[in-house]
Amino acid sequence: MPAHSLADALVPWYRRSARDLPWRHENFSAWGTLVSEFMLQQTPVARVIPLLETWLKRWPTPTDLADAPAAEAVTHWANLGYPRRALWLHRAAVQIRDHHGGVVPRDVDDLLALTGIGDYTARAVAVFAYGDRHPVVDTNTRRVLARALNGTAHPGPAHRRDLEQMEAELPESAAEAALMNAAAMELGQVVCTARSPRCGECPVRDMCAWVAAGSPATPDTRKKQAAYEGSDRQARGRVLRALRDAAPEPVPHDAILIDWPDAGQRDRAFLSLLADGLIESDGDVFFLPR
DNA sequence: CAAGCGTGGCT
DNA sequence: TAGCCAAGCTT
Repeated sequence: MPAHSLADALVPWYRRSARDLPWRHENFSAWGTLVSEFMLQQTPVARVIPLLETWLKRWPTPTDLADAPAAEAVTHWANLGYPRRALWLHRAAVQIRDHHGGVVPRDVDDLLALTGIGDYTARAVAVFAYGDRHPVVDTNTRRVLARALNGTAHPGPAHRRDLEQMEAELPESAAEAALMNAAAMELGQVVCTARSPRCGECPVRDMCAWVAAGSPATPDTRKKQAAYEGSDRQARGRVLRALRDAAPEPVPHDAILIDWPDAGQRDRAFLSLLADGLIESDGDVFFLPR
């Protein structure tokens, strides 16, 4: 019998072929889910897995992390990238300790109120950790919906409309809906990829609007990333790495970014990191936030 | 709403 | 090789 909905095709495919990932294990905690979702924001799965293990061993509960200095969170974020996430995760842990009795909230609005949590992460926690029924929409899901339902090669800019479109595809039961959410993300990551989709392996191919239209090249509205070499981001990364490597010892201003060619950019790096709260200073030395 | 924010693997 | 890209969020 042919599948009549996206879920009819995707959920069985997911049950059959989902990868074995730590956060999909039966007894994975809500805190573990929250930490993994922070780490997975713009960082590939393969780089997250080893560090996630380190973090959860060190800080098994939100209160464990909240009780530690923010500097330790930033230090142990290591080279995951976007270190503001480490700071935000620490702040979220403090909020959970102080306002939620040390228990990761289940309510989407409560989750949205935590630092560093937006539409995606809030619903991911509510759905994957607590089994509630909400649409979970990440960049993979947006691409799957764009192709399978809208017939375009790329999704448009992220929009609240995406949540409503995914909501309409969810099965009635919360458990099946959770599988559907995970399945759409999984398909986008391993089959319906951005550059070279493997349509020959796709469980949704026979109902895909984009394939039916002849897989046309449609406009890609995503903004291109600025070059990293010589960028402000690279300068910030160098500063933070120097402080991580020395932590908890402070580092003199003159010992950081010594050979950086652009003095103005060097100043900008320190100032923006201070503004972000990722570094602090005392006289002419810098250190990670206490 | 567009811009800014890290890092490393893959093509 | 050099660019492209990755489970987003905040301002």
